[in-house]
Amino acid sequence: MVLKKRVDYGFNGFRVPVIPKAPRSARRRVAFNKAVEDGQVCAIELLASLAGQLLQESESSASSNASEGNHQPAFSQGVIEQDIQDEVKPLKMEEIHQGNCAESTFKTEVASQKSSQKPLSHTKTGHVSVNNSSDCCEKAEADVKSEIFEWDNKFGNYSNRLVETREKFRVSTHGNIKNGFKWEQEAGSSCIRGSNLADKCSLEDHLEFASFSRYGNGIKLGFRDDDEKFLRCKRVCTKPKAFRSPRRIAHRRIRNLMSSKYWKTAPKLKDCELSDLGVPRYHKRKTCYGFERSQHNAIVKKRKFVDRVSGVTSDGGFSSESVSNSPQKGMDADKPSSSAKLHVLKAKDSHVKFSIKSIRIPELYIEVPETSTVGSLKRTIMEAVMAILGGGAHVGVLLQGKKVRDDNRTLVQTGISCNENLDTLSFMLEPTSLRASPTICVGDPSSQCETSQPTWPTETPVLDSGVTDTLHDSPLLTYPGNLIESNHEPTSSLADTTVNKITPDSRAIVAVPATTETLAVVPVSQKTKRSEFVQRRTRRPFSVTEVEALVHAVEELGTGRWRDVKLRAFENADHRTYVDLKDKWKTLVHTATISPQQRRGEPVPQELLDRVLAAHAFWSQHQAKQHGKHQAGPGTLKITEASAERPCVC
DNA sequence: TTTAGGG
DNA sequence: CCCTAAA
Repeated sequence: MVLKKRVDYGFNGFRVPVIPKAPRSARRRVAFNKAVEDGQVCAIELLASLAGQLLQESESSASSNASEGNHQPAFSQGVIEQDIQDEVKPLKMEEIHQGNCAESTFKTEVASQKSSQKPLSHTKTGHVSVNNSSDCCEKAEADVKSEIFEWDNKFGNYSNRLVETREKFRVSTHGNIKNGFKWEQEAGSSCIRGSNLADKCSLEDHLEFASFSRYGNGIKLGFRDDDEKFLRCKRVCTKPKAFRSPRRIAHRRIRNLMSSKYWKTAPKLKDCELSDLGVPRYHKRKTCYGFERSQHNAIVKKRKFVDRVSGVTSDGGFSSESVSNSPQKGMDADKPSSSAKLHVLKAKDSHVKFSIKSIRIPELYIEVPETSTVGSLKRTIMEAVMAILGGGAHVGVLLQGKKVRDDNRTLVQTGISCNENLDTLSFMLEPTSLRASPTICVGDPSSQCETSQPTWPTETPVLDSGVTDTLHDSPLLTYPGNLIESNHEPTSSLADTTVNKITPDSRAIVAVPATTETLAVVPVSQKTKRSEFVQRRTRRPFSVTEVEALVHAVEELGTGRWRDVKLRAFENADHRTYVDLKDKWKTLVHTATISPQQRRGEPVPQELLDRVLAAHAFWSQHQAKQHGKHQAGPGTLKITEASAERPCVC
């Protein structure tokens, strides 16, 4: 019996499931009403619910205001509309990317230099209202705060209940916000929305860009908080539980999809060998290959690096070019002063800074025996993660849903310095080998049980073909749409689910299920090429001391007993396997043979090299003799030879 | 699992 | 260091 569990390993913590599927308006109302009824209202929930209503009201009022030439409202309107648009997207994104193998959320912070004016935040907060209650835990507190401000200014007097909740929430989040994020205003920054807007933003804006996907434009994802926040938020949010099931369901679907065997898509794979993805073999070795303790540190560092790329703040890295090409062009043009400002900023510092809050590790597919301990499960997961971070993955960049493939283009050329593009920019981790190996692999439960090997579930080739591109994310269609707790039997097919939830412009997604089925998938034997994800062990040159020990051991034991040599001289050196020792001896012999000028690395004392040659000659001869005599036992031979001909100096 | 060798 | 055929 095997316990299988797919693990979404995100450094940012857990992924919070997503939401209801009812029409937006309906969702809003339901969430709101229910919340009130239950008396268990999450602040966000209230805000969210109310937001919908407010937005609707604002929409109509704003439009009338606009016609009247009311400036302030006009601006507001813009914001609102933006919010409304965004409102829907997160959902789509979640639908699509829940489970994406590579997804990151990053944030670009932009601050205005002017803080004296009306603190109208244009933080994109629309998705709050969409996500309803379910998403509150996922919601960035920073965002929440911004939102609160917005409500303060625009609708603060709308509801007592709201105010009440708001206050509560503020208390519970404010401190954290400061600690966890850059909240203070930063000088030298410009508003990302365009210069004229810059004049109006006061608070630092936390523009949250969620990554996005190749499927959508400017789609924003919910903020992925780290564990700590998740928990903290959880206290505020009273009902996080109910939202776990969708995820599970999705997982299950995925699993079903993948579990049949190892698959590969026939069309592209004829000449490719299957790689058993992400199955580090080293961990099977007694000597702990791959990530030995010492290496752990390095890996952990990587993790930290990935996990918290800090210091973000886009302080106006917009080139005039990007500005002129932007939708805000008109606005900018009308405001010479603003343009000048941008220009100055650019001249001063045309950097684009990113704050990558977290990069999610691609989904892992882990399988361990039911009897495994939690500890071993943890280790297994850790191994997998490390294997990925240790070199098995590279970072992909997506802009407006498209993969940016040309590594040589500049950010400006690519459009990454362009503010409006930033919200469609995302980073993702993907297996390095995919580029070379267009193989789709899916873990086979039966074949992996005994090894506890973590794998990347289904990876797809990064190809130009639309089909494969689509496929790339197919395993990630962990659409957690249904809130209904499912027992264990998925009621609908993945395809159905997908199709139902996908929006028209997400064509690629819709194709997924079909593609998956259409492609001639053929089971592939597990026994094939090793995964290219397996990290090569870090090089560890032998020290003179080690060489000494090795030479000494070989002098005594000979060149055919590497295991014994290992035991005798490197017992505690886990990172030195007998194969390593054998290899080292080989190179030592070679080194001793060549001229000193040709040698590289840390010089080995000539004395040692001499001994190497002597021992090598001796044991070679010994071997020959043994071979010649053929009948003499090794033990006997060894003793006699040792006393007489051994080159050992001691 | 080890050895022995090629890559 | 890796990969593997052989033992």
